Amino acid sequence: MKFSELADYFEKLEATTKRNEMVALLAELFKNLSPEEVEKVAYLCQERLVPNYEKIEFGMSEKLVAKSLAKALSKDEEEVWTLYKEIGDLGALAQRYIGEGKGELEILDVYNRLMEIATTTGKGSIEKKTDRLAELFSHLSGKEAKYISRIVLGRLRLGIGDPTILDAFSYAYSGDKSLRPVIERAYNLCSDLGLVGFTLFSKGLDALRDFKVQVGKPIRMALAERLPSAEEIISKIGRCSVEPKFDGFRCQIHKDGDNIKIFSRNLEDNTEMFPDLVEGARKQIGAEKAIIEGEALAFNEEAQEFFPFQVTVQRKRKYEIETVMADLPLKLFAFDLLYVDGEDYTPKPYIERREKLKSLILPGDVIMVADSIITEDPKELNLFFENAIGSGLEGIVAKRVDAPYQAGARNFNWIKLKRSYKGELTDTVDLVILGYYVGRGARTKLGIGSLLAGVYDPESDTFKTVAKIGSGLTEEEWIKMKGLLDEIRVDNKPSRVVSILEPDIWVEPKYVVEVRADEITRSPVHTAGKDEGELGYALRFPRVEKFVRIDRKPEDATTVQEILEMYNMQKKVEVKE
DNA sequence: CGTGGCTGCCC
DNA sequence: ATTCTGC
DNA sequence: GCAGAATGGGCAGCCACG
Repeated sequence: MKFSELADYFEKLEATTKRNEMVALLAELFKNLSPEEVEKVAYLCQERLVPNYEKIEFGMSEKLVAKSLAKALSKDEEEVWTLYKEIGDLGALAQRYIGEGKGELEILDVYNRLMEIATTTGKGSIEKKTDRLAELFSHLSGKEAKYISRIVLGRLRLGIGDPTILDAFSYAYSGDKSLRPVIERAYNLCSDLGLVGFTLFSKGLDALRDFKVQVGKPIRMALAERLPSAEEIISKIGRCSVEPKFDGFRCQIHKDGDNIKIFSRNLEDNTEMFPDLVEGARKQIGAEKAIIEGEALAFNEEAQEFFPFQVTVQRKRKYEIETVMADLPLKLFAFDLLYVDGEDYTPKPYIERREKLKSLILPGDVIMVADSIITEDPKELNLFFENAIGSGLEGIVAKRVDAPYQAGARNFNWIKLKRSYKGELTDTVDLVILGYYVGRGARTKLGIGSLLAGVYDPESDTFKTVAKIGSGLTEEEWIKMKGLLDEIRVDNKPSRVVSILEPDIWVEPKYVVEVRADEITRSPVHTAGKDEGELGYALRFPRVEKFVRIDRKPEDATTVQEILEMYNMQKKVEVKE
């Protein structure tokens, strides 16, 4: 199939918000493709060229796609950037300025060219990549260029994600969605949407039924939903297992004899980064073959406590692994078992997986299984939660005792309850709006995408940045907000504002919003509490809680001093036996 | 060889 | 990560 | 309730450039 025809399908998909229509359109598309084309189109729909767990990335985002468009259109980069800020979508920009074009390239030709761009590395590669993308644009119509731009940017914005494509595979194969469970299961086990599509349309449904858990191949991870209280958790799922939630990174560990692999939440192969976990898995997983999941955190031997996420995350690296490992050894809190010695454990009830996991993990100092309780009493759950946050943990995860491991799903089989969800327990802060950024995509029509906000520093009578905030307001509120801010818009940074970041629009410090956050972190970019050459402070996961506090003047906002106090109040994680 | 811009991936 | 929105 | 698309802080890696 020609890429132009695919672009026509994309255009139709973009025009509807109805899921059923999308599924029907996609199914029609898949029926018109060869199995190989289905495979490639599946990846393109994921804004990729290979499955998630393969390390081939475009390595180009808005700056470089803008640069390519500048080359293709013989315009200045600044001009393209200015247009982008107005339009909010480089794809739409491409479509507007690139002409009709012949539309003669095959999907597979385009795919191959994208692959060439993605695999260009080394000295001079930025120039080469942008040249090659510009060259590709020269063979495309505006419409095709729109979708190519968006694929490279990772913002296809068609309203189709993996689940929609899985439905569409079913619909194309059988005329309804009845095969989704079989197809989805195959996807969950192999994590390769292209392979699933290729297999279905070349070998048939039975070939997908034959897919099995393979040690060494990542399984799509189950995720947790959220609820704000113990009571709601119990009334939702009743009797449940409750365990602490640690603030590290998710690891899926595959053991096949001495061969260990470690996958991240997004199924990246991170094995090389964690020699200590690999060693721990060899020693402490008491089975020849097994797949376990857990949360890895760096441990402070000296203080006998866990490091905060900001420190733990430094272990995610390619170089100087041994050096950093010496200071930041990892511990793994194992919490689930997916496979052991020939048996797929994912369909088994949680309670059974956990019991087996406990017996599987041998004593040692790297891998452990955290204490958990089973309860149907909200008070007891709450006590466990209070205890957890008292020890400086993020919160708890409650799990349905009888639920299977639902790979790839985010549902109420697992429910997280975090410190920050409980209004009374975490402080919110009152921040002064200092400016705003124009949005991208769906936010463009609102004319505003996020806020730059700060705290007050009475010592110098200045406002210092502490967060950008892009969630918490409804579309209606965003529009209202923009209206308010445009009235106090100024051309340059007000003299009382201290900021490294440059919003698209500066405003007079006037409006105060109530902002919730999970934590305060040290920040290289925010100026609150920042001394010369030192780090400032910032909010982790900031979101607007209350639209505008008309009762507050900017000088009544939270102060730098208060932020510092809140930072110092944050408890360190104590060691647990 | 150091720095800064940009990107991808953790949360 | 959190949050909002259309179905 | 699901699925998707907006948005956040901040780390390391890669590349360009002085």
